[in-house]
Amino acid sequence: MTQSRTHTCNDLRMEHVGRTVTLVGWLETMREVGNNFAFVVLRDFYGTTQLVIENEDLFKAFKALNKESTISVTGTVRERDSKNPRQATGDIEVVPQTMEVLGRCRYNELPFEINRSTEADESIRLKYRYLDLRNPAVKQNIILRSQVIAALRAAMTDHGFMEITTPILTASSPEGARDYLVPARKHPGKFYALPQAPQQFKQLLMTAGFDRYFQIAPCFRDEDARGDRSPGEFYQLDMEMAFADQEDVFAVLEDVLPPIFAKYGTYNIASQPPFKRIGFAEAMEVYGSDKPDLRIDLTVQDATELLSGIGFGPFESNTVKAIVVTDFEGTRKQIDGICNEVEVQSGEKAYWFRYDEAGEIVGGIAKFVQPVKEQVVSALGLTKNCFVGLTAGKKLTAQKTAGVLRNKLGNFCPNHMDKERYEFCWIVDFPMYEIGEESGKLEFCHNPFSMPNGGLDILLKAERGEADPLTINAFQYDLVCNGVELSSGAVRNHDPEIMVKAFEMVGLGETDVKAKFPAMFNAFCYGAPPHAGIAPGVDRMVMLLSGVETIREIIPFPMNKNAQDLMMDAPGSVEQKQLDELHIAIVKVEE
RNA sequence: GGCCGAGUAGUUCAGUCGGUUAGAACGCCAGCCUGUCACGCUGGAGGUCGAGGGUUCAAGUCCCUUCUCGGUCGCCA
Repeated sequence: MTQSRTHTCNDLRMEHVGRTVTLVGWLETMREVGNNFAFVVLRDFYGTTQLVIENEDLFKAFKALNKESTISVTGTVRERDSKNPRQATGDIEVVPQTMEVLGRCRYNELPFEINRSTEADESIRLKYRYLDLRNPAVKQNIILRSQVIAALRAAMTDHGFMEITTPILTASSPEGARDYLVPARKHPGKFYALPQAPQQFKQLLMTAGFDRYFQIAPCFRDEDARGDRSPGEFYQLDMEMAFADQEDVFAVLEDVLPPIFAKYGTYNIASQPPFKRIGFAEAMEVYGSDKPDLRIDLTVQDATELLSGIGFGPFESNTVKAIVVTDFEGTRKQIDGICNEVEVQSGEKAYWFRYDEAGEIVGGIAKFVQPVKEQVVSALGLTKNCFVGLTAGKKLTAQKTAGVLRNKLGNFCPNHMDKERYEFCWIVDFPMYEIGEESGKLEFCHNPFSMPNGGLDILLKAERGEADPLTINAFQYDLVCNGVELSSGAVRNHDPEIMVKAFEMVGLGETDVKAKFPAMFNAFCYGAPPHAGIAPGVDRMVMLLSGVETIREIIPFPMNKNAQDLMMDAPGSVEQKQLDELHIAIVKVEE
C-alpha cells in the first residue's frame, strides 16, 4: 500500500526541518556529484523540491530510473548547506529513506526537454501536449484560463445572471460562417450542425421569460485559423438581458471586466468605467480602425484638401490621411522598416516627411510638400522635430492604411504609447446597411438581428425615400481592448414587424425571415421582451491577460492551423459500418 | 485558395563558391567527481539533409515537381 503524500513539492520550508514527510511527483533531473551521491529534483503540480540521495541502494534505484517517471519518496526534511533563493523550497531538502516507483517513464529520451518545450517545433508540442503541459510555464497559461473563467462565472452570478446550457447539436444556420455538420442517423440525408454561437437560443430564453442569462459557451465555426483565431472551436462569455438596452449591457461588462483584467493580467492597470465610446465613423476617421488601440496617443488627420493637389502622383484625386508624431526619434532605416511593415500588412504604401529641428521639411516626399510648407505646418499643427506619416487612396483604403501605420508608429515610439495597461472602449453606431461590393445592392452590414436606431419609423422613412438607408445605424456595439476586438453585441430586434421591414430593405421579406429563423420569428409573435446582449471571446481575453503571441498557448488541447488534433489524430477515418449507419458514401471528386 | 518563410542528429540550429568522412549545443549512453541547482570533466553512440525527379565527374547546396509546418490575405453575418 502506497503511503499518500503528506506535503506537495511547494510546501516545505525551514519550519518543517526534522519532520518525516512523503512527497510524490515527477523525477525532473538527477545531478550525480561523486559516487553514490546525487541531487534529484522532484516536481509536482505545485512546485519542485530537492532530494539528496546519500544511500548506495537508493542511488542505484534512482540511477536506473528514466527522467519523468513518477515516484513517491518518504524521508526527512533537512536544512540545506547551500540554499537556493530562486527556488521556493530552496532552504530545505528531503533525504529519502525509501522510494517507490509509481509510473515508470519507458523512454530515456523525450521528444523535447520539458522545461524548454516552448522552443520545440509546435507540431511536436501538440502531438505530445501532455508532456508540453508538464512545463510549468506552459501549464501556467491553462491555470490562468481556469482562474479567469472561474472569476467570470462568479462575477456574472453576482450580477444576477444564470448560467444555462444550450444545445450542441442543433440546426444549421443559413448565414454567417461555415457550419460543422453532423449526419443524423435516424434521418437519412439530414444533418445537425454545431452552433456557431448560442445566439438564437439565448434570444429564445429571453422570450421564454428568463431575465439574465450567461454561459461559457463553446462555439464552432469551420473557418481558417489565424494567430488569434483557433480553428474549429472557441469559447465565448455569452450573455443576454431581458427588458434591457445598450446602457444595461455596458454597465454589466464595465463592472465585471476591469477587476478581472487588473487582477489576472500581465499589466495590472485597466480602464475604469465608463469606457470611452466611439462612433464607428469616428473610429475609422480618427484611428483608421474599428478596433483602435487607445494606448497609442496618435490620431489620424484628414489632409486631402491640403495635399491631394501638390503634384505627388499617389495623392492625385485621392483621400490623403496624415499622422503627426511629435518628438520623433527614428533613423531613415527605421522609417523605411515601418513603411515596409505597413505595406506588407495592408497592401498599401505609406509615405512620410519630417519637419526638422531647423524648421525645414525634409526626407521622404519633402520635395512635393516644400511649396506648401506654410499651409502644412499650420494645418497639421507641426512643431519642430515632427514626423508626418501619410497614406492615400479611396477614403476607406486611406483610413485603414492610416490605422495600420498608426499602430506601427505607436509601437515604435515609447513616448506615444503606454503599453503596460488595458484600455477598453466601446465602438457604437455601426451602420445597419451597406452597399455590397460584389452585388452593388443594399445588404446587411453586420447582422440582421440588431434593432435599427429609430425602429420602424426610420425604416418606413427610408422606404418612402425620406431617409438614406446607408445612414441608418444599428444598436450594435463592439468591445475593444488594446486593439483587439473582444466581442460584438447588440440590442436585438424583437419585433416581428420591424424584422420583416428590415429584411424588405435588402429585397427580402416575411417568407425569408420565417424560412431562415423560424423559431425566433414565431417566438417573437407570442410577446417578446426587448432584450440586448453581448459575447466576449474567452480565448482572446485570456490571450490579452497572459500576453502570449498565439491563441494555442491558452487552449489546453489546441488543434493546428489545418484544424487537426495531432495528439488524438483527428479528424480520422471511420469504419465502413459507421458510414453505412449514417447513410454516407464517400465519393472521390476529380479536381 | 493566393502570397511569404521554414523543413539537416531525439531537440534547437550552423553548414561559405557545388568538392575530403555533414558539424555545434542540449539531450542520451559509459567512466570520473560528496554540496549540486543550466553542476563539472573525459569518452561514445546517434543522420534516407521532408519526399520524388533532373543538371553535373561530384548536390544538404543549383533546377523542376510534390508534401508538411508556420505567418499573412481571402474567409470569420
